[in-house]
Amino acid sequence: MPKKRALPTLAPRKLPTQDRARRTYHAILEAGARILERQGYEALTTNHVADLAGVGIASLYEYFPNKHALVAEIVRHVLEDLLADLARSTQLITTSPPQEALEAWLGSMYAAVVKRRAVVTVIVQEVPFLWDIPAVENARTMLFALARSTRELGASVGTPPLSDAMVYLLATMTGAAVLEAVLRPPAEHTPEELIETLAEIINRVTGERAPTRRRR
Amino acid sequence: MPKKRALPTLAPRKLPTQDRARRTYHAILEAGARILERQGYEALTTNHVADLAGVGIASLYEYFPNKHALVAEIVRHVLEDLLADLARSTQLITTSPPQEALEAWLGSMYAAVVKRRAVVTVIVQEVPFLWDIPAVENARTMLFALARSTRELGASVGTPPLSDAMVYLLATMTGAAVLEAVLRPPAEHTPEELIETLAEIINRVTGERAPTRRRR
DNA sequence: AGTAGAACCGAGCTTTTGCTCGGATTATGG
DNA sequence: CCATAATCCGAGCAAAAGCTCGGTTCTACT
Repeated sequence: MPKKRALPTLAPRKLPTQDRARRTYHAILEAGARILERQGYEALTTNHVADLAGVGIASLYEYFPNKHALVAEIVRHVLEDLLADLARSTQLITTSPPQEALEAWLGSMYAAVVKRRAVVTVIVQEVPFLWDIPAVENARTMLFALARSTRELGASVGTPPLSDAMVYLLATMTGAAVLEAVLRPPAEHTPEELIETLAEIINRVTGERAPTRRRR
Repeated sequence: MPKKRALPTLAPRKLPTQDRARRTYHAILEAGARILERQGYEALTTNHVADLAGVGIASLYEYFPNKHALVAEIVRHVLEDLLADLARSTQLITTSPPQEALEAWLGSMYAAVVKRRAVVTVIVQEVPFLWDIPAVENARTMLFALARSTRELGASVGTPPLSDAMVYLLATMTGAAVLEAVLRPPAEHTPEELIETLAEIINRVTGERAPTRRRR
């Protein structure tokens, strides 16, 4: 009888309260992230992390009950960083024509991911329990909410409303496209070209259009 | 000095020539696939695979020089199966209106992936060296070629031609959407609804449209 | 029937892994 | 300044990993 797939606790055992401890804690996460991006998930052993962080292995287990919890926390931090970047540059976008605003936003999303290319690559492609990390689920929900909110924004501009399914698909597809463009950049297209084209695609889907042949 | 990320050989050591050997070979691959889909990549140990296949561990190493090669071969087979399915159902699609043909094609792509949902999930999300497997690169290229070929087909129908970047993006986005819909099906939408909407999206991008406000 | 080579095998080696133990060291606050 | 709690530590254990060794068994072919 093969044992089922069960996950250990993903939450940290405790958070550091003293200053020295906070530095240790961060050193561990930092070291972990570095190993992830430089050598991949398989090379991320707890001993290795502790070594690189310059702390004893037991100190690592002071804070993290197991390896999975450590990884989950690293992922959470990277994601937090990423979203913060995104939120920051979103605020800066003030150009009025929606077409240009969209392109600018896509550009900053692209930039945000590029900045962490190495870690993101490993996280997305190698962490086995990625989608069991609460922070990931949360980010997903947030992004969908954002997408849905832009729908009403579009409606106020006068473009026809989009079905919920369409918003869902558009959001996932856009996310996937940006990720793909960063992780496996096609040799024959520059990032700028891709961003611009992506904006054009979204525009064609959401914008006003000629009456199509009635379907069905 | 941390050792760099280097991959061992991914090709099988040798192929079976006798009948008995062919059965062994297949039993190994079969067992590997089952473990993958039922317990995930981390549970796929060479000993475990040999056990489940009912062969000695040394027999496994007769054919595969190392664990990675075994995994690569499993992936190759799954992919082959999938593409075969897809090609088969592609041929069957004969309905003339491009809109319905598109929807039918997306449907069969969806079905093909669903049929192997469990393995595909693990392969896509957990195999660390997935994109170093030649067969994967090949499949990618093939699909892009297919997408590019439909462009000319579209042109013959009279719709405006698509830029190369647009075809690339459309292809990746479509693939990602289908994969996403299968791996993490949203509770609020049925597969049929998603397929239909996806077809509609592609249609809006590729179809004829009203003159938009000039960009830039 | 006999032999060469293909196929099979499992005990067990080497290495590495995640993690604990028992205790030393450092900070806090009364 | 002292006691209590927080923090740090590394040797090393138990388990499991990938893979080899030396050999037996089976198949094909003359």
